[in-house]
Parts: sequence; C-alpha cells; structure tokens
Amino acid sequence: MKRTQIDAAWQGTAHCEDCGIRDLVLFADLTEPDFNLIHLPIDEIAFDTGATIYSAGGDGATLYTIRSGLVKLVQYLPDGTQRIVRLLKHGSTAGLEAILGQAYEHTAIALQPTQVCRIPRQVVERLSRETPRLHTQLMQRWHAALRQADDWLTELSTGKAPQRLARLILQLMECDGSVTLLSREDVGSMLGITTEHASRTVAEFKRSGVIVETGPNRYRINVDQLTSIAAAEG
Amino acid sequence: MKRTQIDAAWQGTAHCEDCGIRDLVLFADLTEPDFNLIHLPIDEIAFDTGATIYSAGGDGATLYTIRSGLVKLVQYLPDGTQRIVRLLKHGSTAGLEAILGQAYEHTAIALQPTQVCRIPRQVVERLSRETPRLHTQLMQRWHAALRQADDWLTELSTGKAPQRLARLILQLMECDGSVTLLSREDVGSMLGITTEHASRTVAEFKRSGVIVETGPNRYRINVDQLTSIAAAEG
DNA sequence: CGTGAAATTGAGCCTTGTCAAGACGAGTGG
DNA sequence: CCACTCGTCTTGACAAGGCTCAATTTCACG
Repeated sequence: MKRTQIDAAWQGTAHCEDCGIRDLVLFADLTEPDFNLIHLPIDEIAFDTGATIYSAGGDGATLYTIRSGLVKLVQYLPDGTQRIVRLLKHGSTAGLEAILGQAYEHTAIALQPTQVCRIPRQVVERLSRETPRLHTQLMQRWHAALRQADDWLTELSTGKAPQRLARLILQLMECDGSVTLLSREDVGSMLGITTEHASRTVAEFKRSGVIVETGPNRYRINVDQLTSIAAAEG
Repeated sequence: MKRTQIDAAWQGTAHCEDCGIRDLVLFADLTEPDFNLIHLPIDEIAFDTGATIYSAGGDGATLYTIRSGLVKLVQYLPDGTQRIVRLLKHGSTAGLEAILGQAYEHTAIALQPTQVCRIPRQVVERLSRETPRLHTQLMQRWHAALRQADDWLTELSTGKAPQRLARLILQLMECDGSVTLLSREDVGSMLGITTEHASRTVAEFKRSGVIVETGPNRYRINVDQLTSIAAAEG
C-alpha cells in the first residue's frame, strides 16, 4: 500500500538486434532482415516489487519477455482463493495467450524489481506470418510453460509440506547454493498450504539447520539434506 | 493383468480429408491441397482400457489425436509416486512435445476403449513448414493444454477433498447430467489424496444423495449441490 | 517513537494418512 | 455349478498432519 501508482517506469525503446540477452529470448533465432518486420515499438519497462504487470481478464494486447527479476503468475478461483501457478525468471515469456487474441489468464506480479520488454501482439503475428524462424521458438516457449506447469503440480502439490518446501527451495536455489525466499504467503500459495503452515515449516528447517539464515529472508542451503527431504521422509 | 499384449489393434489408415471429426482436430483448418503434403500414413489404432499408448521417456516419433475414449497422462516422481496431470477427451492432441524432437514427458494410458490417430512427427513438421494454416491450430493446442494444466492445479489441487472431488465430477459430467467415475486409485491420483480417502469421499457423496448410483461406477448428479460444495463449504 | 504489515508461535480441532480387516465381483479351474 | 483367487473397493480405528483462531513478536517506515 505504498505509492502503488509510480511502480512501473518506461525505460526506453528496445533495439532487439543489440539485446544483451538475445540468445535467451523469443527472438533468439531471428536474422537481421527479420528485424525490419518489426514496425511497432518494443518498450522496455521496469516494475517495482509488488507491481502488477498485467491482470487476468485484461485483453491481451502485448506479450512480455522477462529481462531480469522474478514474476509470479496468479490464478484466482471463483471463491476468491488464489494460487500461484508459475514463476517466471529472466528469458521467460509471459502472456503467450495474447498471440491467440485471448484475454490474459493470469495476473502477473513482480516479486522483485523486474525489467521486461513489452512486445505488441501484432509484431509477433507479423513475424509469425513472414518468417518460420519464430515458430520453433514459440513452440519451445509453449512447451517450456507446459512442462513447468506439469512439474509444478507433481513437485509442489504432491507429498507433505516439508517435501514440497524442500523441492521449492531447490528450484529457487541459485548457483552459489543460496536462496532468497518469498513471503510466507506466497510460499503457501505455491505449495497449497496456509501461510501459517508455511511459516512453521520454514522455521523447522531453520531449527534443524537444513537452511541457515544469512540475511533478511536469505538463506544458505544444505543441498544434501534438502534433497533427501524432498525425496521421501521427514 | 489379462492378455496385456493384444490390447491395441490397427484399424486402418486414415483419410484425413474425410475425417468424421475433422472440425475438432489438429488438421481442422487444412485445405484440400494441404493434404497432398502428407506423405506418410496416418494410422488409426484402437486401445483397450488400461493399454499404454506411449511411455514417458520414449522417443517422441508420433503425436496422437484422440478420436474417442478417454486417456490419462501420468507423470512419475523420482520416488515412484505418480500423479495424473491431465485427461484427454476426443479431439485432444497427445504428445505434442514430439514436434520438438523431445522424448515424451508423460505416460498415456487409455481409461476406456479408445481410438486414436497416430500422426508421424515428420508429417506435422512438413505441414508446419509449408502451410501457415497449421500454426494457429498448433498454438491453440498448446494453449488448451496449458490452460487445462493451470485449471487442474487450481481446481483439483486446492481446497479440501470434498471440494476437489465435486469439481472433478463437474468436469467429468456429461451433457445428460451423469458421470462414469474412474477407479478410486485414479481419482486419488488426480486429486492428490489417497485411494482410501477418495473412496470415503465418494461414499459420503452417495450417502448424502449428492450423487446417486445408477450402474457400475456410474452416477446421476445433483448439479446444484455439487456446485455449492465445489464453491466453498462442507 | 508509534504504526501497521508480515512473521512467528501456541492450542485445539478438523482433515487426511496409515494400517489392517472385511466385502464384493470377475475370472479360473475343478 | 461351485469353490477359489485376486484385485479393487469399502470401512474402521488410530495417528499424524494441517487448519483455524488468536496472541505476540519483529521489522520497516513514517
């Protein structure tokens, strides 16, 4: 409830040919002439933590490439309960359903300061019509999303709370063996448990030394122990 | 454990132009000349209940269109527990990941006598290269799968067992207001609960008259009551 | 220093898992 | 035709896990 207005800022118009993370993104396979087909500006936008990138039900006019940061996709049930169905990291594409002219199915919210490229739907449509090089990338994006969805279900919604949490932490782990955990509420919403239970389970992990707090909501991980918790028993 | 060998039977080679459910399937938008690009046979195959259509890890040489019947996609965790991640009905496409040259990610098993068309990966690749009319359909297939995966998570893995079961029954409901339920084990594996608990919850529904048994594992549904259970309380 | 949101903790209750026993049904062999 | 067998479904009793509600604590921010 801070200044919820000034939470997104225009950063400039992208020059995709020179994109620093181009080999990661949707346009990875495009050749130089392909870029001439882009006739609408692709904007770079920065979002603060907590800012909404797009909302479920909003007409999908643009899709997004995450340049940096972390984004949650939230789905709401009729009764108001919410569930985080996916996390997007740098290189991921959000709002793919826009290409099909559909409304957004999720609400996308930044969990960290996040930079995105906003790609108008028409750009993708035109490229899709005129160059085959985008197809494979699009398929791979769909495939990656689907795979993540399936894994999310089997890994984070199956088994008891400690197992699920262990798997989540391993997923979030950075290469140096540490994590920045999310708010307890978000953790609960990912694992399908209550906020309180998420808090308790994290606390247990801390007490047993499986994770060690090194900063505000930041932990060093005991990978072996976590792996064995994730696998089966408590 | 009956004759597990003779559970699939070749039914003939399909003539897609004359397909009876063509407006439902992947090739819906193709025009007459497009069909000349199909240079490999598309076989029709029938599977008995319980037969495996393809297995996780198997190299994805073909994708499948479900013509009739019901198929479960099962995903296994390292520790052996399994989870049903999706159900496929007639018109659905299975094994889309084959187009990307990937191994199958799930095991597909027929839950009822099921007829499928087996489409060699090369056919889709060629059509995909030469006609744009397949693209939209492919996107829509990916999209439908992803949407189903997300809904599965929010509806069938969120809330208490009776809510989940109610939502499942409503999903399975046929137009005449009846359902053929699956084995208790499969129900449990879809809802993320044990077989016993699935059995108990179904039994409660029967006792309270929310569903009425009309045949072997077949029920007439009280839609209003089920809807209110699905929405919130018990 | 006060305020409010998030995190933690405790206690009791409800839900679900576990283990084990029995019931039912279909297929098999005598 | 009957007994036997095997798998699935059902049910019970108990234990464990997770939820609810409420009280505190912590911490960031004004």
